[in-house]
Amino acid sequence: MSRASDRAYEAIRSMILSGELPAGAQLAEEALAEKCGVSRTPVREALRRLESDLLVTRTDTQRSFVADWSIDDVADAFELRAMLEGKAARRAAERMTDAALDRIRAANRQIGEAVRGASADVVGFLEGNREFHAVILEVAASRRLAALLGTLVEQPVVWRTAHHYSREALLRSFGEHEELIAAFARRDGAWAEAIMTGHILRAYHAYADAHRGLAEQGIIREAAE
Amino acid sequence: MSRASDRAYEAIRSMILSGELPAGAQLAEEALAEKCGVSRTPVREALRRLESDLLVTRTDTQRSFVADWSIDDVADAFELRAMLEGKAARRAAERMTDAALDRIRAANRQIGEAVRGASADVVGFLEGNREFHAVILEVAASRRLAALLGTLVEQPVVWRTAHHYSREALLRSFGEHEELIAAFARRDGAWAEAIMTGHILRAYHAYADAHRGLAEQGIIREAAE
DNA sequence: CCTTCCATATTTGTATACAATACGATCCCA
DNA sequence: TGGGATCGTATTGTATACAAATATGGAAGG
Repeated sequence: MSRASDRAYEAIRSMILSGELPAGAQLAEEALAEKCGVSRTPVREALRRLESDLLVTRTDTQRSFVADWSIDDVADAFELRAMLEGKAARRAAERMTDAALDRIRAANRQIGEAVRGASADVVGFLEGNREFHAVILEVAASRRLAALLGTLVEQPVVWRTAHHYSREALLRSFGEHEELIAAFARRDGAWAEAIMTGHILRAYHAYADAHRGLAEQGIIREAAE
Repeated sequence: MSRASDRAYEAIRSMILSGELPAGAQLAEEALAEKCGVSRTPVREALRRLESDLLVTRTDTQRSFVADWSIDDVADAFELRAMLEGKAARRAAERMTDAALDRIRAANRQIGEAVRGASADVVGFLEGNREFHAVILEVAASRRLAALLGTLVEQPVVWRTAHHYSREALLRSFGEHEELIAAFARRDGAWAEAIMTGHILRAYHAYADAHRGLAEQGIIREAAE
C-alpha cells in the first residue's frame, strides 16, 4: 500500500466514491498526479485499474472520465452480483470449515451490535458486512469468482446512499445473514444459494428505496441524461 | 491497435496462448520489451491487462509469471462462463432485433460451412463462433456482463486444444446454435438461457475429452505439480 | 448565424534514467 | 555441514522529457 500507484489508486477511488469527483468529471493525468503528490506514471496505472473496476470510462480518444452509473447500471450490477454471490454461497456451503464458520458468525455478531446500538453504526455495519461476504468468497475458493465479484461490489451511488438505509433494512440484513449461517452449518449449498440471491436482491431494493427517497428530498440528483 | 501498448499486449498474449511462453515462465519487463520492440512502459501496461485477464499472475513481490491453469481452473472458468453466457442469452432473447438476428444467422452459416468442408476449417469455426457469441453479448446490452465475460473467454489450454476437437463436437455446436436462433426468434429468454448454459457446459466436456486424449498421446502434458 | 479550418493549448503515449527492492550466490562462522 | 549475513545482479517502481494525438477557440467565409 505504500507504493505510489497504490496511493494514487486509493486516493482517486475514494474521491470518486465520495462524490468529490462527480460522474462525468474528466480525469486528467497531470492534475491527478499533482493532487496525489506523485508523478503521472503511477496515476496512469491507477486509472487503468479503476477503468477495469468500471469506476472510470475512457472515450475512444483515450480521455478518462468518472463513470456515469445510471439507475439501470446499478440494477444491472446488482442482478449480476446476486447471481455470482449466490454461486459463491453455494460453493462456500459445500466447502465450509468450522473455523470459517466461526469467522462468519463473528462478523455477523459485529453487524448485530452495530445495528442494535442506540444510533445505528453504519460504518460498523459496512465493515462487518464486508468481512461476512469476504469470508464466504474465500471459502468458495474460486479465484475467478473472486475476481469477477471484485469489480461489482463497490458502486459510488450505493456507497453514498448506505448511510440513509432504514434500521429495519439493516436488521433484515442481519436476519438473513443468520439464516445463511444456518445453511452453512448444514452444508446445504442450494439453501445457501437461494438465501444469498434473495439477500442481494433485497439489498438492491433497499438501496433503490433509499435512493428514491433521497432524490425526492433533493439530497441527491440523478445523473444528467 | 497501432499503439505500442496494444502491440505488446497482443504479442505477449499470443505468446502465452500459443504456449511459446509456458505456464510458470517468468515475464521480465525488460526482456519482453526487447522482444516486442517497445520500451518497458507499454509492456508494463500490457502485463497489467493480462493480469486482469488472469493470464498472468504476480507474486507478492511483484514478479510476473505466466499463469498456471490447472484442469480445475478450467472447469471453474467454464462453469462461470456457462452461467454468465446463459444470462446473456436470456437478456439477448428479451431484447432481440431482426437485424441482430440476421447477423447471428450469418455467423452460424459461416460455422456450418467451416464444419462441413472437406477438412474441417477450425479457424473459420472459431471466427464464426466468436462473432456468434459477440453479437449475443452486444444485444444483451449489459456493459458489466460483457466486461465479466471478457476475462473468461480466452484460456490458453482451451485455445491450443481447439484444433483437436472432433468433427462431431463441432457439428453439435452448430446444431445448438441453430436451436439458440430458434429461441431468439421466439424471444424466449428462458429457453435461450437453458440452451446456452447447456451449450457451454457441453463445450467444456468436449474440451475435457480432447484434452484427455491429447494428454494420453503425450502431445500435451499436464502442468507441473 | 452557422460552418469550416487552422493555430494553439491540453492531454495522452512512449522512451529513458535513475532509485528502490528482491533474488541468489558466496562467504563466514559456528 | 547448516544457518545466516552480505554483496553483486536482476527486476521492478517512479519521475521526467519529449513526441504524438486530441481538443479548443477564434477567424474567415458562406
